[in-house]
Amino acid sequence: MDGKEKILAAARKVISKHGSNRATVRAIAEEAGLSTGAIYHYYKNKDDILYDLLDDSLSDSTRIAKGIHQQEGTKTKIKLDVLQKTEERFYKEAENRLQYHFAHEILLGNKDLQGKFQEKYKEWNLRIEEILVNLYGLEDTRLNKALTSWLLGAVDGVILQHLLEVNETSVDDMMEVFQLLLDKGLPQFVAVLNEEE
Amino acid sequence: MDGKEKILAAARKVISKHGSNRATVRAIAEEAGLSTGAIYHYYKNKDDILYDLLDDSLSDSTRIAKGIHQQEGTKTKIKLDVLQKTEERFYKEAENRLQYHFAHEILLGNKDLQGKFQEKYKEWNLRIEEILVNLYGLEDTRLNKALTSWLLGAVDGVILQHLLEVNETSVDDMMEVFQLLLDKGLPQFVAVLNEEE
Amino acid sequence: MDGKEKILAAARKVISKHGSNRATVRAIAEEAGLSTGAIYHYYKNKDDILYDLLDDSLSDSTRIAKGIHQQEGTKTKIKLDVLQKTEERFYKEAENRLQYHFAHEILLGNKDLQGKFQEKYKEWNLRIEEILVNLYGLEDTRLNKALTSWLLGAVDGVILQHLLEVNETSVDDMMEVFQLLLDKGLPQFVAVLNEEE
Amino acid sequence: MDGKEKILAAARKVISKHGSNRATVRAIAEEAGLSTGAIYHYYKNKDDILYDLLDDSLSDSTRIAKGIHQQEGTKTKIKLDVLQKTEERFYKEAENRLQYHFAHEILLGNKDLQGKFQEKYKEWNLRIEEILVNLYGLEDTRLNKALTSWLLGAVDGVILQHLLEVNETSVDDMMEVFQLLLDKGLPQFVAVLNEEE
DNA sequence: TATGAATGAGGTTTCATTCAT
DNA sequence: AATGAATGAAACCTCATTCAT
Repeated sequence: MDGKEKILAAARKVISKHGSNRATVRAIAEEAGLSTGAIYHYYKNKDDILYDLLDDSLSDSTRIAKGIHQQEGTKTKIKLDVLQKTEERFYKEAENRLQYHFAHEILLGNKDLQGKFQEKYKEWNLRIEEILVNLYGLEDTRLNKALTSWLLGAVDGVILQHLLEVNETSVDDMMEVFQLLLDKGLPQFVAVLNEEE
Repeated sequence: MDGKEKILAAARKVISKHGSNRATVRAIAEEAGLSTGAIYHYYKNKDDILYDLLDDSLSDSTRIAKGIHQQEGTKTKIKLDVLQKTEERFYKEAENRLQYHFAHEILLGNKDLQGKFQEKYKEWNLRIEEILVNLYGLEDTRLNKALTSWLLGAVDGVILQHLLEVNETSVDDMMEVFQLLLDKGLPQFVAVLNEEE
Repeated sequence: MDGKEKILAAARKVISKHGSNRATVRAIAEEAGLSTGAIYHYYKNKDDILYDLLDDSLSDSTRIAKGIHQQEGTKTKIKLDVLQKTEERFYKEAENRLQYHFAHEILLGNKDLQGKFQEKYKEWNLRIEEILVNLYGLEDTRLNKALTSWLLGAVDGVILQHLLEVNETSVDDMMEVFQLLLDKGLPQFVAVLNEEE
Repeated sequence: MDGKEKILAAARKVISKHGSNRATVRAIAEEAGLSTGAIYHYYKNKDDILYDLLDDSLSDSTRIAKGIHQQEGTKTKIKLDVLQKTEERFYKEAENRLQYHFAHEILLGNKDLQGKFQEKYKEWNLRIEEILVNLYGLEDTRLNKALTSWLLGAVDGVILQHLLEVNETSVDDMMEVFQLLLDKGLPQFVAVLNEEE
């Protein structure tokens, strides 16, 4: 593991352990077994570390999204895959924390990050749309993007509830409703949308 | 406008303009036309200002939630009300930013705040459940709380997308899908849930 | 009780309760049931309050010292009186704290206070000398002032030990040794001093 | 001289020049030729600097106390040693100021410091007792600790008088009386105590 | 007399970043 | 490559004092 990787791993660990506010350069350096000065041999500044971290995290998500699509299976298999990947997200605390750390950064005015997020959201929406087309025959309606945004938002919102520990419902119950949505809710709702046009 | 109100207004303004990290005591004081010392005449410390802000914001939300329920109208009227309140949330930037600021604080380990959020989420879930019962005849199923959590999460997640400016879909389109959900999606999905038991 | 008295009483209470560091003008004002502004009608500044307080405290001590001397009694009676007044000092926590508060102020460079303390120490040394003359026939030796300073210092030092709670010995034991000093130690030691000349 | 030592030396200097209240981090940093931030490279916070200073000062005192005892000399030599160390204490202004600074801190409620002082006082009392046993044949009486506390208190009290500059008597005169006490006062007074039992 | 809002200097602390070694 | 001492700006907070009312 070379310098940059070591630093990224350390940053990930520090953020998921102590939150992004405690992710000082010094803390990252210590976790990486380096001096603070050494950090600056690999990265121009702290933000660059976080950018790299985000890139990793985002390309991870994209890989998953792509993974779902590339599965050439029956509809049942795809649905199972979606279910599984979604459930896994509940348990990826480090990644989730990281994601919300970056969201926070954007809220503070970081335009670079915002650009990256915009791209990624566009891509995720696209993936979800493809899945909806494959699974439920969603047509090319005016409201496609709104639907995928709601679905994406729902997962994000619910993940946040779990991170914050403000949702008393078990992950199992949450997933059961999600499965019902995939099995019985969405087929009908996609039909509604298709008719609208 | 007395001291505390002036400070709260200034804090709200600073947060919605520059984000919560730039909401320093100095910045708030300047915005309020006060010296930093004067702030401490009214508030013991910075956190107390933000807590007050949160309380305002949360009790606002609760007031809205209660407002919807207490409307003794036809189902159509209740639905209209829900739609309107939801749409309004998209435009309350200061409040929304504040909410995510506090979410961030909780992720950093603030247990007090977590307690407040837990309470509020419980209450909101209850309100949503009541509405679902009234509008769609939702019965007392095992998965009620999971459903309301998903709905609450969806709105939160979508609001975050708009704050982050990562959602290219217009608020109008988002609301149109939401209306379809209320009109045609939820009636059917609630029926699915009722049958499950 | 007029303004100044009320303020002095409040200051005394605050200092003995929370120590001199917490004796802020605001705290004193609150304890006195006044606003901070009102304090400045009675006193030019905070130091003046403390000066007055010191004057009170010092004249108290002096009154005691004088009281001992003015007692026209047998030597036994005077000794009993000295013993009693000394023992009482152990229990006057507020006054003792106050005294050490002012000592601290002097160490910080307050020259006015120093002048007052110098005067008082001179006076106390004089009183002690008178008592030694009366009780033990101390003559006018070159070392009289050194002896009285040691005696005065011993009491001050031991009082401080008790304030700090670093002296495990009971007040009773301390007083028993003090009594032995008065009864058997000093008569002989004064004789030693008288012979030295 | 490394960082910590430089800082401790600076702190000692600032305290003896301007008193403990003016011993701000800024002042210490300036005296040490450092920026304020640099201080925190070596010490977690200001208190830790002062604790280190106290430890130094206390272990110094203890070393002296032990030094006296370990001298295997004639009684005359031990007495000379005690006299010399005591006289030296009069001139260690920085250490003395420091001691009273910490006493003040204890009066403000610092329990940690109190614990350290309690330990040290216990130890010093023990040393003094040993010396009294060696020099004057003090037996194991009930009042031993009271006697040592008085002696310790006397020195502390007299040192304070000199710090406060309220004692007009010269150090020479004070020491002369102290010598008489060691030579003629204590032998007789210890005999009194031994008989008491 | 009395209030209490307001000031402003100065306190401790944090931390990204630089730089001599 | 690497160290870690050092910087300096900026954060929160305290408090004696002033002043319009």
